[in-house]
Amino acid sequence: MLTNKGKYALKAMVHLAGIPSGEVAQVADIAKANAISKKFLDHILTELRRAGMVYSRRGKAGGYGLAKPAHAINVGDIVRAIDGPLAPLPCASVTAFRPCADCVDLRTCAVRLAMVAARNAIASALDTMSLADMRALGGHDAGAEMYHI
Amino acid sequence: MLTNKGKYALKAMVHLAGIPSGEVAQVADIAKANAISKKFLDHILTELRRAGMVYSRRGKAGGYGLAKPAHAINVGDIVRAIDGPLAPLPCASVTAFRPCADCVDLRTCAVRLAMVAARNAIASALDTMSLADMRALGGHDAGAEMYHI
DNA sequence: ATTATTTTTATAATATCTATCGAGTTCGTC
DNA sequence: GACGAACTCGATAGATATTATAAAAATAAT
Repeated sequence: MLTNKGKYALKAMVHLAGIPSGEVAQVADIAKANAISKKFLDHILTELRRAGMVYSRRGKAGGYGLAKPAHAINVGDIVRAIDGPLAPLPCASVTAFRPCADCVDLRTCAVRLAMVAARNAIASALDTMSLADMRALGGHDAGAEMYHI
Repeated sequence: MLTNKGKYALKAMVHLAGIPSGEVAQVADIAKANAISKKFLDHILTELRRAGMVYSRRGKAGGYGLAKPAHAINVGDIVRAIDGPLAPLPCASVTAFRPCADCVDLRTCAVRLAMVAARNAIASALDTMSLADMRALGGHDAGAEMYHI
């Protein structure tokens, strides 16, 4: 289950994908446009910056912008940065594997193998979707995305 | 993310799938075999019974058994019974849809549409997997499952 | 240089959920 | 009726999520 934090992070990233490259958007504007508590969004954007997904400019005309082009950022990594691994169980994670204390044999644990299947399904959905793809789902036509072959 | 409760429920169901049809297993035995707190498992099995996934017998030779054959129970429904909908967001759920308070337009919300894609990926993995399938993943060969065509 | 604006950082309060435990009750079998 | 097991209800500590408060640092405009 995605937390509100993760949901807000995705909404903020979609918002940032909608502004011209090189410019920045201010937290207050992003918060108002998406009905998010500004203070909470402060926290979230700080984490996204530490994860290298956005950059910030301080001062009067400051704000946040995408660290990379929207088509070079994939949705799975945004979720991982804020809400942790995609896998339903740590023992089924590829990027953050951790065995269960109550597991006798990793290789024969039926529950784990089922969750590995679930993790692979989620990852194949979210790791093949770029931020630009996600934004396009909503029907927003950015100029850049029109040139896909 | 699956909770421990959900994980234990799956383990208990796999355990019950391993006993002969018509017989029952006692909570204490299931708990010991899977390193689960008995009291916690009491609670979980009560919920599984209320969801119609297992039946119980009281008294001296009491215990729990599967309410239906293992191949007629699918993993997705077990998870739903204990941990709620599979979708990462309520607004992306098919079985328990609920709109977000902060959503302006459901049809154009990019985050929601991305999560619908994720939900469909999870559902297609877990709703096509039966309890018997999951148990077979662990390498347990039950007689009944050998007759699949 | 000063000021206003904005990010940044740290702290903390609140609420909610998770996991577990305890004690007593009900039911079915011997 | 006595026993053993499931059943119910309540309580609680711990973790997580969410929001709020306040001070500090950096930058652009004046």
